[in-house]
Amino acid sequence: MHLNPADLRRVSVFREATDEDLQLFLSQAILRTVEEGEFFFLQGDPAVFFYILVSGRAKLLQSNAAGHQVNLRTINEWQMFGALGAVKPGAVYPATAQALEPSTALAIESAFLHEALKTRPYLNFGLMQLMTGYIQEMQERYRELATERVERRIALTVLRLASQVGKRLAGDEMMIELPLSRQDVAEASGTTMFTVSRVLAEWERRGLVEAGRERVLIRNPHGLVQIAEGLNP
Amino acid sequence: MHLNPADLRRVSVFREATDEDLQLFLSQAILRTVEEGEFFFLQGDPAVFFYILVSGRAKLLQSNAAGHQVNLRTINEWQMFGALGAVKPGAVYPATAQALEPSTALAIESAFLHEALKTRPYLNFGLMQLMTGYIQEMQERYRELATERVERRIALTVLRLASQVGKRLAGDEMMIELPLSRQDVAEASGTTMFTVSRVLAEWERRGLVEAGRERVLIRNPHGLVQIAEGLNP
DNA sequence: GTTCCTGTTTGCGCTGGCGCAAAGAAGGAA
DNA sequence: TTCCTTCTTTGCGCCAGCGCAAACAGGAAC
Repeated sequence: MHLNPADLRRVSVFREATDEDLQLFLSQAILRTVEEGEFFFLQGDPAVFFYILVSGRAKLLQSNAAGHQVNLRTINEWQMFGALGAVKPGAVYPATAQALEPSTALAIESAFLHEALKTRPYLNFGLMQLMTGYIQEMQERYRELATERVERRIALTVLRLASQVGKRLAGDEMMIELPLSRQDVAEASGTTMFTVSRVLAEWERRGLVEAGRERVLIRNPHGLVQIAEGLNP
Repeated sequence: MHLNPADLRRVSVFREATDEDLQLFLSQAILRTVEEGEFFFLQGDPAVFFYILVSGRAKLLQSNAAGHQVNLRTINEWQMFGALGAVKPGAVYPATAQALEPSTALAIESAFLHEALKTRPYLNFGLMQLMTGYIQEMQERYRELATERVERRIALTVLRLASQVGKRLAGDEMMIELPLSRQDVAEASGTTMFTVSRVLAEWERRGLVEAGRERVLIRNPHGLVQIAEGLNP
């Protein structure tokens, strides 16, 4: 794989970086490729590296002692992940990063980023903006989980996932494709595979989505938004 | 109220600040006092100020369209809150801050912090450490809400609240007092007042806690930890 | 084509926890 | 002291959603 510094500018944190800085980070990077289902890192591992996804898709998940797991976030190309370790030296990853498809990522030592932060205000702001975004998303999702019913939560989740990892279908701009299994959606919305399956089946009957194997196709985003907003109970 | 710069050093973000910086921030601060139940700011307001609680207690909460609300975090003396707005100029508060008791806070313009961040790496690190802490706590709580049963969630919540706002009882170091109503605990653990009341009554029968009006006294923290860890089903 | 694997659907029964309503208790005010 | 407000408890009924089990189906490999 050929990477040039300008590619790095697609990473939100590096948007305002100088060419020299990009070159510097790239020179520190190792390319890691993992197969579908494999892990970039596990919850609890020392956070030695942070990553930038170059190709493929991955998810960040957390699991409890009983093995029950929840999806925290889906990672797309040119997104940074595992960067919390750069803030506190000696930290461990608070979540697991697993590839949803064969994926490649740049791995750079957290300590390197930590040093760089000391002299580059733009990096600080970029990273903080990322963090505030996560905080707000997690707060919202927490509230949804605590206060909304499943159907609405699933609608909110599918819409969120669509905006994060959805691909608009060539030919029809309104249709969005999601490469996610029922289980994935269940873990992202805090419910079970069975319930997701039933809800999607009902939506399919109403013509809102098309539900395939490890795939959800949104036919009518507006209808989903109505459910998400509780206008269509 | 008399405040001197050294007091500000009790704020985690200012731990490594110079005396001049503390003086500078203090000179920018306005003192705001609010009564119990009143608000420092509301969800959706422009985030013009960030706050440092000087005395009293407050909570950060979010509510949905139907008015159903969840507690995101409890704020203690010398904690900073409402600071997300300093990162993105023009942002709004993503949550509401409400006083649990008569409280006083320093209010400083977000824009001032924003400027200060550009030239003071220690502030950046401090703020980022705070943020990573929130992210991790929210991720944990989200997972708990998605995967754990109520009793366990309530135990985890009570323990978390104890570590954040609990007061050790003079005389018996093991006993911790929480000045929170059933409703508060319900909103912090994602359940209803009724369920919290029933669970606390059962714990009281077992001698784990003493439940009073707007008050929970933990008699046996270790027993609660067992429930929280699922060892005592 | 056939086989196998893995993900999905659906019927069914069950129960955890919600939420109303009404009574009870703890403070504060007067 | 009594009254009033606010918080808490508890009985009761109910149902959303869970979770098992078994059948079903899409896709890859051969």
